[in-house]
Amino acid sequence: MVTPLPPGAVSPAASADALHAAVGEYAAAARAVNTWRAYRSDHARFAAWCGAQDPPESALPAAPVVLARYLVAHAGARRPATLARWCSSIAVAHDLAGHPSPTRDEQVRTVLAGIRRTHRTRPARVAAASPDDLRAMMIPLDPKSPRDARDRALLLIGFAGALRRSELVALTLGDITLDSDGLRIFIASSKTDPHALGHTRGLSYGSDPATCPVRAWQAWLQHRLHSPTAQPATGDPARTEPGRPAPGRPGTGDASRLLPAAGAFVAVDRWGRLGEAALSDRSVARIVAERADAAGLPGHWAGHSLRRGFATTAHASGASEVALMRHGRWRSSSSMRGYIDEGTVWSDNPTRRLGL
DNA sequence: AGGAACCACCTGTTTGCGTA
DNA sequence: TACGCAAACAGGTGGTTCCT
Repeated sequence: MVTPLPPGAVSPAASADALHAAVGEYAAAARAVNTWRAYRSDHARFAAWCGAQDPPESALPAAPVVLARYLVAHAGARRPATLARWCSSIAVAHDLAGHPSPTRDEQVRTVLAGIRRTHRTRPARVAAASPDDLRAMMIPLDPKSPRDARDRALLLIGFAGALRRSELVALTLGDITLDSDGLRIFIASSKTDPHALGHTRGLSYGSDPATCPVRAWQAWLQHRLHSPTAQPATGDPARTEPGRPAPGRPGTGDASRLLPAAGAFVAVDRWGRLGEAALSDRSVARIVAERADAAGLPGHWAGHSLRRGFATTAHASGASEVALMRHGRWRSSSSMRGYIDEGTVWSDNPTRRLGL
């Protein structure tokens, strides 16, 4: 009897080549794709700068004085947070190559601290969505349009769940369940939960049907069940005849269309046909920005506006910081306070009690 | 400090429509 | 028939911000 291996595991009896490949795959899996991409691009930039010096300098290993000059050359033009990220990338490159990192040199640290103090910046903030904003965004939406129904559910669930756009698109149909109090949302993994322990959060019914996330989800679910699906984009031998609309597969109410692993929010083309794959996180950002623009809302709207709006609104309405942090899955209060500070300029203002 | 996500801009893909 | 255009989305890349 052979013990079955977990998915992705390599047999102890695998060849040296297979093990070598697996080592590389696991090492790559240690960090997110986005992180590796940033490291690659940062180090390439540094290497190019080193190569352009006269005489050319070594980028790996790099001398602390060279790195200090590199940072000074970009001070002011780049935000201090960006320079710090560049340093992180350079440190990782040195660590992986077995070299001591110049970023830990005292001179480099001092120079970076000086740049931070000289070029202080405040982070750019996106607009925070309020319930009134959401109501304005809902007005033009047509309940009969699958696309509008999807966007309605996406915006309201994103807001009520304080979800990041990456969390929103990672939701599957099985992650969202209905009970007597509202929707239960299972967030399988996220930025602040890298080991994927998962969290369940409850979204209660809204008092206003127009902005109720539960009703919005149910309406979108009906479209998921009954709207036609688009033909697969590639590898389809029965190509559509030119000049005629692609028929799509009719919505039959077949329960297999609603497999628990299917993405909760999928693409909808302009004929209302549903795609198979989940939306990309960038599409969420685009949807938020476009719907806010269509509603004529001022300010800079982005995917994060939903999460930020949740924090501001919930705090202003009297929710405790503990409840806020639990629901929004913040692990440090300082991050969350950054969102709510501007919203509380007048609501909890001690100058009103100064007797002036 | 380090890791992960977000954002903007650009390009590419697929499918159908309108027009010369 | 050819071509440009539009809609809806994904992918690439450089840069910035968030969170622990």
